[in-house]
Formats: sequence, C-alpha cells, structure tokens
Amino acid sequence: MARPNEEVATLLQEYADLISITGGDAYKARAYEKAARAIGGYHEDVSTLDLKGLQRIPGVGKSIAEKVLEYFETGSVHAVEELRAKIPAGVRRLTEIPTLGPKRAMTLYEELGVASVEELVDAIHAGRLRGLKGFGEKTEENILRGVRLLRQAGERVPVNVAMELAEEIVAELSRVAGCRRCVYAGSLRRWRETIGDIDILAAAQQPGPLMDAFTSLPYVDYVVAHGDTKSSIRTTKGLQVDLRVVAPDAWGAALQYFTGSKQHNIRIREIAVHKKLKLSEYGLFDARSGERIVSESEEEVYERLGLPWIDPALREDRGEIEAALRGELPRLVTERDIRGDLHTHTDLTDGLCSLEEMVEAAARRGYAYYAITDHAPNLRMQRMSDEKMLAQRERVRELDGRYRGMRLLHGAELNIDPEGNVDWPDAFLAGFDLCVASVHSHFNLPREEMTRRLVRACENPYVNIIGHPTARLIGRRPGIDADFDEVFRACARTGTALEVNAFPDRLDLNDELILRAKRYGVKFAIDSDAHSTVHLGLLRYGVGTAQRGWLTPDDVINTWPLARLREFLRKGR
DNA sequence: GCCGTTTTCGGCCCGACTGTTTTCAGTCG
Repeated sequence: MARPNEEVATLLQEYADLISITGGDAYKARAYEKAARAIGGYHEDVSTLDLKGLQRIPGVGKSIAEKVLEYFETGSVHAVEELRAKIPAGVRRLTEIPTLGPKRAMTLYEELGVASVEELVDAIHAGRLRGLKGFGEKTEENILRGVRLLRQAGERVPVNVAMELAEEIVAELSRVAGCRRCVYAGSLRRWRETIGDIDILAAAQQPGPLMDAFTSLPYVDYVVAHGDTKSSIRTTKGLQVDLRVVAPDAWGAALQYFTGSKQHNIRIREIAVHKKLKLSEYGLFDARSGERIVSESEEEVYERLGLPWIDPALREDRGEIEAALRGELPRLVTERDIRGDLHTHTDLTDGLCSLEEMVEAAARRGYAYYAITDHAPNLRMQRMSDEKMLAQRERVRELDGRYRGMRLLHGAELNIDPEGNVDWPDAFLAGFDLCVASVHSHFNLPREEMTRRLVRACENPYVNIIGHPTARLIGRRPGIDADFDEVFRACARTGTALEVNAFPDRLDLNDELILRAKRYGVKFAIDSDAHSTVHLGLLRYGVGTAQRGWLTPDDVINTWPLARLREFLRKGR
C-alpha cells in the first residue's frame, strides 16, 4: 500500500478539487491543497499521530486534523463522501485535461451532462460545445490535444508508484515459507519512466503457498487469474500485477526472460540459435539434444552465449549487445556513486521543510556535499528578494560542515526568460557557489527562439546546470521544442551540465536525450529537485534514468569529489 | 480552512498568458 501520508494527501487533494468544482471557497480549496502537500512531504507517518501531533504539521489545523483521524478510524471522511455523491468521478477526471480546470469542467457537466473524458470527446465531435459560453474553436482543439496527451500516458503509472508497490509485494512474498527468491522484473527492473504492469518473479519448489499469499494481499481488488505457476491481480488502485513462480534451478533464465525488453530478448535468442542453442524462460538448452545447459543465474546464461552480464537498464536493444560483444559496456553510475544533491529547495520558497531539516536529512543520506537552490525573484510567486537570498547564504555558511562534516553549497534555481536571460546581473550571481537555470514558462516559443534561449543560458558564465531541460511533465505537458543537438553542443563548449531531474513526473532529461547529449561530451547532474526531506530519496529514479542513458560516474558531476566539482563550477572563469 | 496576530477577524503567491470577449474569466506555474 502507498505510504499512509500519500493516501491522506491524495484524499485531501481530491477534496480540494471537489470544493473547486462545486464552486466552494477558493481559499478553502487552497488550504486543503496546501495541507495535502504538507502531509505528503511530512517525515513522520501520519497514521501514528494524534490530534495534537497532526496539528503540528504546517497548514494542518483542527478541522483537517480531525478529518485525518476520521479517515484512519473509519476508512473514509464524511465531508469528502458528501461531495463525491454530488459530483461523478468522471467530472473530476476532466480537470486532469491540461487547460481544462474546475470551472469549465462544472460548466460542461451542468450544461451538457458531460461526466467523463469519453463523453467530452463525443460532445466535441457532435458539435455540442458550440455556443456554450467560454468555449470556442481553440478551446476544443486544446481539449482534444490534452486528451491525446492524457491517453498517451494511458494506463501506465509513474515509476515510483509501481516501485513502492512492487517492493512491498516482494517483501511480503519473501516471508512466505518455501520462497527461495523473489524480485520484481520487467520494465520496473529496467527503470522505465512509466510502468504498465508489475512483473514479480519468485523461486520455490512448491508454488502453491506463494500463489495463495499473492492473491490474498490486502489491496487486491480482484484476481484476474490464479494458476499453478502464474497469477495476476488487479489492485484497488487499478494496477495489474503478475506473479510467476519458477523452480529454483531455472531462476537465471526466468529472470532474464521476464526482465525483457522484448527486443533485447529477441536479439539474445538469435545469438543462442546461432550457437545451436535454445533459450527460454526455463533455461538455455542444446537445440539438438534438448539437454539443459545452464539456467541458475543470469550471469551464466549470458556467459554461455559469449556475453558479459548486461545491466537491465541497458536491455533495450540500443547497442548494448554490440557493446557487450566488444567488451565495451559502460560501468554505469549507481546511487552509491552520488556524493551530493545539487538542486533542492527549502521553505524559503516553495519547499515544505526548513533549511536545517533539509540539510540534516541530506547528511543522513551520507552526502559529502549538498546544494540549496531556492527559486530566484523572477518567479514572482516565490517572493524572493536579494535580502532573503543573502540572509539564507549567511545561515548556510553557519551550518556548513556542522552535519557529519557535509559541505554546503549555496545556489539558486534561476528562471530562464524567453530571451535566455536570468534573474540577476553577473555581480550578484558571482556570490553563488552554483546556479541551476530552468525554463518555467513560455513553453511554446518557435523552435529557433527556444534554441537561442537555451544556448544563451548556457553561455552565461554563472549558469552551471540547466534544470529539467525540456520542462516536460509526463502525461501532462510535452517538452519544449528546441534543436537539442545545438543545445548539447553549447553545453559541451561552455562547461554547462544538463540535469537529469529525478522527480518521477519529470525524469528530464529522459534516457534518449541523455544518450544523444552524451555523444557531445556533455556532463550531467542527477538531482532530486526535492521540495521536502522525503523527496531526497527520489534520486534513485534519476539514477535509473541516467543508467538507461548509459551514464558512467565520470559523466555525472555530483559523483565527483568536491574539489573536482568546484573546478567544474568555475566554468573557466 | 489556516494563520497570526493588529488576539478573534482579515488576509491568504501574484502575475502572465490564452482565448474569449469586448473588458475579463479561467488556467497555470
């Protein structure tokens, strides 16, 4: 199950949406949104807190605290149920369409009875939106484009959602008597950015007890299939999970088979055929005699085919097999290589935790260094000022080295305006240890202008890292259109790193762009973009994405010792 | 609904963009 904090956050967010849709007090809705974020990012398990403890969470008062208690005591919240009864769930789904908010979703429902995304699409095609006030031709286009985007993400879920569930199921099944091994495989093991269904593989002589335990997990909505070696369930959140149980001596071949990708496996089986062998999920066999040669570990399967073991993140048939044959597989960056995080926020801007809390949590992760990069003044909503930034710097200097010797870097996340300029003049920027610069608006500039904008930012001698370079939001917003090869050349030329933003709805750059950028000799920074202490752990998804992009520790500046990093950050100045 | 006081209400991130409208509502970051 999701962390209790996540559950409550989701519920409160839903309540906030319902308040907005029903035209309730906008400030009340915002209060619930704020509380949802605060609880989602809170370090303590909210299901263990009492009324007083809950009210200590910023943004949570008596009323919300009581609702949280009600939720854990009864499993639901009366006020939420009341609004749910008034508004079909499909109407809330409408607001997930980019450019369509609560007001117009309600108009569609009240005026036309539209209560789902499908009905909306039909209504548009039937011309039923014509003449509806506030809905013109462009609006229809935008809605249809938004729906396409929504459907592209389709039934897939963000990698972190699938990962949390998979790890819990693996832990649960590993406790079952007779279970020899249990892991997740499939696209999750390859660190794909979204996951369609979860594949779990277990080894046991007797699959029965594992199957029973699996199909009676508490979050099973219904059992899709319950067989001898394979079962499938659908969870209450709508995610499909498959469990496959194999004999312990077939473990390696099964793991290889169920990890995929399909394209990778096809290539591997071709190699087997050329060697007069046959590879299946049960083992590697002699094609003629049918005798099983190996199957116990992935390593021996690959080895018998004349290949070194290939990291799952590489298994996409993107050249990994050729590289393996030449003995030129990269030594991929791992989470253990990361010495620090270079893009994080505090409650000075839109973060949820104080500087001290963030620094302490970072130190607990064993980092050698850590950068604080709050937003700069051009994102007006953040209300940043020179004075606030300088005061923060002073505090950062005081705390430097006080937490397990971890060194602190004071930075900022600058805003790249449409011309490629950033928030402050050089003289002020010179006071920072590093600057991340990112696009936060004007996502639709013509390609040439967008390219010029990013190149210009790279050429700024104080911009060290381009944050979430395409600014995409998975399933919600496509990335900006620019000539990225031109941008990559600029990065390499100016000593500007590109970010691999680890936030699961960004994962930006993605694997394909990383691969392209790497060829220009660009360096990368894998950052959490944490807005709360619990976000620091999301870094693993950035590392997974970097692995899919074939990055080695040498490619990633925040694996370097501090002295080498500082030299890079000087940017030849 | 929360918060912070100027202790019991009044403010709450604020500006820009889009598409619609004809002066602005809705949406977004």
